Amino acid sequence: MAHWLVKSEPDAFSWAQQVANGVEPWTGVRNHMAKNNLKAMRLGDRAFFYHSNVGKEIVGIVEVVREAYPDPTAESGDWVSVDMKAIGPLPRPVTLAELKTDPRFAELALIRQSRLSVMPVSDLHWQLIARLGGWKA
DNA sequence: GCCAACGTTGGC
DNA sequence: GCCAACGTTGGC
Repeated sequence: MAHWLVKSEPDAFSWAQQVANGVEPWTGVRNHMAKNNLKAMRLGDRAFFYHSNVGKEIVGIVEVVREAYPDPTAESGDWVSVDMKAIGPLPRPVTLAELKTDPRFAELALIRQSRLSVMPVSDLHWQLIARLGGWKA
């Protein structure tokens, strides 16, 4: 089962809203690499939910409950969405600053490609971050 | 097909 | 508010 990280600016769509809504369509991705990552997501895959700009930290975990379908917010049919369900908050959010200081995360896409909004996370990185966040899986 | 100009993202 | 990174657009 693959793991991912998705970014959202909390001013636009926050973790609190994700939790309140339960299941939420992940729309608005307009970058081809990010789109390819969305298309590679499978039912049951989990993703870290990251707050960009405000907070700059991983705050929770979501799960893919519907695989890629045409993004309803896209004018052309070229983009895709998936549906995400809130699974739970990290007991202790893991900040970008923290990840940057730890050499084990040097290869993490969040650090290497700061502008990518949907990215894969290796199993090792997933476990390390979940542990840092106090996640009991 | 190259590349300069420009727009956007996102960290600081 | 600034700027680096980087994707996109458009002239040639």
